Amino acid sequence: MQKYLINNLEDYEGQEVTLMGWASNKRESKGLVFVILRDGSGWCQCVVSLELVGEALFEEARKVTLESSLQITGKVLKDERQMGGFELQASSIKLIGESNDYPIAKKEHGVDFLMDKRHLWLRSQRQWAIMRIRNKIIFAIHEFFQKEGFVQMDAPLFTGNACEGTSNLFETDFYGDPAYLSQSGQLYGEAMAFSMGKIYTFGPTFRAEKSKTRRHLSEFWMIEPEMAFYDIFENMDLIENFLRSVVSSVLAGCEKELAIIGRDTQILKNIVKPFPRLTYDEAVRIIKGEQDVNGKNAITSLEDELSSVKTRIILVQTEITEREEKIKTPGMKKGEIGFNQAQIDKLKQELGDLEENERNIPQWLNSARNFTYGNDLGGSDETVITRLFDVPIMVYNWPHEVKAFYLKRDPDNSKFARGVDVLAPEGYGEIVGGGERETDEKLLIEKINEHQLPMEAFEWYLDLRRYGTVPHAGFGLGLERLVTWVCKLPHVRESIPFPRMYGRLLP
RNA sequence: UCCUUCUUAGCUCAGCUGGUUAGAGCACAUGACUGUUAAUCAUGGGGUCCCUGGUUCGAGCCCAGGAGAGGGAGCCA
Repeated sequence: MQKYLINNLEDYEGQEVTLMGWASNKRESKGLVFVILRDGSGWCQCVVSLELVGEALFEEARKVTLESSLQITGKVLKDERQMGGFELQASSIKLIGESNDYPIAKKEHGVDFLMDKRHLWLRSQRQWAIMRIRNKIIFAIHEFFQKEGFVQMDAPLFTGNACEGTSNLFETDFYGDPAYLSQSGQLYGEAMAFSMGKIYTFGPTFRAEKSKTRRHLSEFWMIEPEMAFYDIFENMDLIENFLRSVVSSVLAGCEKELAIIGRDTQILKNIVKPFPRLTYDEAVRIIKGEQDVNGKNAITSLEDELSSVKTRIILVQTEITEREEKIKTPGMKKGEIGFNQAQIDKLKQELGDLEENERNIPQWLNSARNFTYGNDLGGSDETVITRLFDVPIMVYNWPHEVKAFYLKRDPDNSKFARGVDVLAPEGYGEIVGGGERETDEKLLIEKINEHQLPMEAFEWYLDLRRYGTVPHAGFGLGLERLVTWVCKLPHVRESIPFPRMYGRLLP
């Protein structure tokens, strides 16, 4: 049997085709049933007319419920009003699988409920679009590295040693010995780069951070390229080309998906502009408001934001009260009441978010004003600084104390390590962390002791310095954080099919 | 681990200073309507007000403890 897909209906205009999928919506009036069929490739309205199909099939169509699966045969007609530009005039309809009381209604839901129904939520249009963009990003990542001559080589997921400290690790039992789920393939990447020259790993990573924020997952996918004979500056060039290439692929190949989620693509298009490179010292001055960027000051723009949030809160509250009064007026049509109630729901949602901001911004302001030189940037500091830019920025040369033991000490100033973080614009913050690796065995041993890591677990790693060490560098990209920024999602949990996070193991 | 907001019908939410039998919209069921776009209209069924204890003549509302969720800090991709 020939398989037809909704996304290429245009090839069959005027012809009879059979579509198979699920009913994502149904409306009926006398003699007509409208079924919105989705088949994974797209959405298409199918019109079942009593006149054309007869009594029996029409009854079948009337029995269609949300998300029941169907096979519909009919003629493809052009119809400008429809989403894909086409609709199907049904000649026959067959129910494949019933669906009773589908829990996800045609209206807004809360997060907790949707997360509990994640297996069904994935069917909705917005989630469909996000997952398609995720897929495109993954494909573009492979495409970029393969074209650049990298070889994909994966690191193990069971590890005996912690690469960046022992906390935040998931412990498991490995034939009676404790083993940890990998939180980075970094060290193995270095070994593989010394075999292959340029490699990248692509796999899951596990971090037992008890974080409940919009940017944390316990299980996420990381891409970690590692290159022999690269210094930090060549590394930054690569990161920039890489992100530019991936985002450009999404812009070129996911126009429809970006439109569905309502992503304003202007900022994504800025990806062609050079990424500003700031040293840690510059970044700190900007965060503390001592240095302006593009005519904007971190502190004052945050203060402005706070006052506009406060103004908006008052406006929203007034509108809610007005609409609530309006609903109470007697004789109002049911439809108008419904409309107003929907508006009130939306406004309340916005009010909740605004109040959240009203609570958080003063804390962020406080932490920016009192930032202590020498500390790592916190989540709020990243937000504060990235709001001033419309392209990703790179912050490099960090105080060596706050960075991982394997980062190379800056030869020009031993206070600094040659690490680099890439922060996504629009307040998204860190999406990439990387740097040039330490090649000096003595300095590494010093650092391992300083961090109180078990030396014997790193003997193999030190071998890489003993047998033909070379300058090398690499970075790690959090796939979900990139997806979240590209789609401008409010939370990482929508960027992965089944998120695993603190307090969430099902479904 | 800490700070903060929240938990009322299947879902999203009202519920005034503590006062009769807890409400609306959506969803669902039945009916009306020949082009609907979250269709509309009419009718109907649907409740352990998160749990435990307390105050009170009386608790969805007040108090204490607990559970769960959202957001944030720390940590991080």
